[in-house]
Amino acid sequence: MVEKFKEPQDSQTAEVDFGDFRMTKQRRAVFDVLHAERDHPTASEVYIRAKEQMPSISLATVYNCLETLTQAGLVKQVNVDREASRYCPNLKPHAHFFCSHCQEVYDVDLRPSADAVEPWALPEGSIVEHVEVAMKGCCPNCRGAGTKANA
Amino acid sequence: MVEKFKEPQDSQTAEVDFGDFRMTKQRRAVFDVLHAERDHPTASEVYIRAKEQMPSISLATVYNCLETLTQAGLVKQVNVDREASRYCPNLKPHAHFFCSHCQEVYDVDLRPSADAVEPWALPEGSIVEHVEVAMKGCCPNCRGAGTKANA
DNA sequence: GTGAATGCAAAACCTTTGCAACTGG
DNA sequence: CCAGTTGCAAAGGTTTTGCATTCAC
Repeated sequence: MVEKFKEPQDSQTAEVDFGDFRMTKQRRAVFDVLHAERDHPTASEVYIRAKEQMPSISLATVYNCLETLTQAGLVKQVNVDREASRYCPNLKPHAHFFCSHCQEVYDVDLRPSADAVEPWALPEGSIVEHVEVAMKGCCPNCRGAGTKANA
Repeated sequence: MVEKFKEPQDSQTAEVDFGDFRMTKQRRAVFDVLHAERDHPTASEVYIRAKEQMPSISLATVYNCLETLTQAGLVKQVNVDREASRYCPNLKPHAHFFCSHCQEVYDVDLRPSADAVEPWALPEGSIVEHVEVAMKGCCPNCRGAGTKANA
């Protein structure tokens, strides 16, 4: 279920240098943790979960692995607020929606044939290599459940 | 030039509670710093600049002031990567473009009658209160000057 | 075998907090 | 006057680093 390291999962994983990528137990464990839940755990949360399978793993190694996997294009780092970075195995272009009621993080797909950069008046000649979109608000669940969900 | 604290500068500053907003020398200094350069300084940078005009100001106070001004809707906090937050006095809806060559941060306006959320397939019933868009790439200046500008 | 990766602990960095002194309305 | 703000220093949380040991290729 997770045996697809060398398959670029979408067209974004072009310049990955797998020749320089040593697949250690720890990197595998971190990768597996991210794919097991598909929520958006922080490094600490990944550490806690990875420790269940591999008690000897260290937090520094989790950070190293997340960095390596991010470099390799196998994982995306999600930055919002001043909180800890979150990590996400969804390689398709997508945005993140943070519900301020239930504190959940949801992936939001790009509409078919839409372009994330489309609404923005970029100066002529700009080259956009990366776009990160973070939305905050109230998700449909919480909205249905009243304004102060999970109170 | 900076005498417009109580003028909402665009339609976003609706629920600001100015009744609870005491304009101290420090808050004024921080506000002025942000408007003087209009680059996107970090809290530390604001601190250094504010200290020139007011040597007694402390870093903690700068953080406090930035927080207060952000709450009041007079300033926007910009989060990218794991670096320190940057602050921006541009209240119009806009995105940020980080040039990875010159390290500059540019504001990018929303196209007329465009919607930042438009490209995204949000689930029915979502309420978006806030959108933060950060792009990374190469700005026209650096692109013209060759790939490794400011090297 | 060997260079790269790990684990540990300590450090670095950004940001917040507690509290006495001060100040703006 | 007095609640709210400041300044200082210390603490908190996240992430990085140095280095000896271990491991994947």
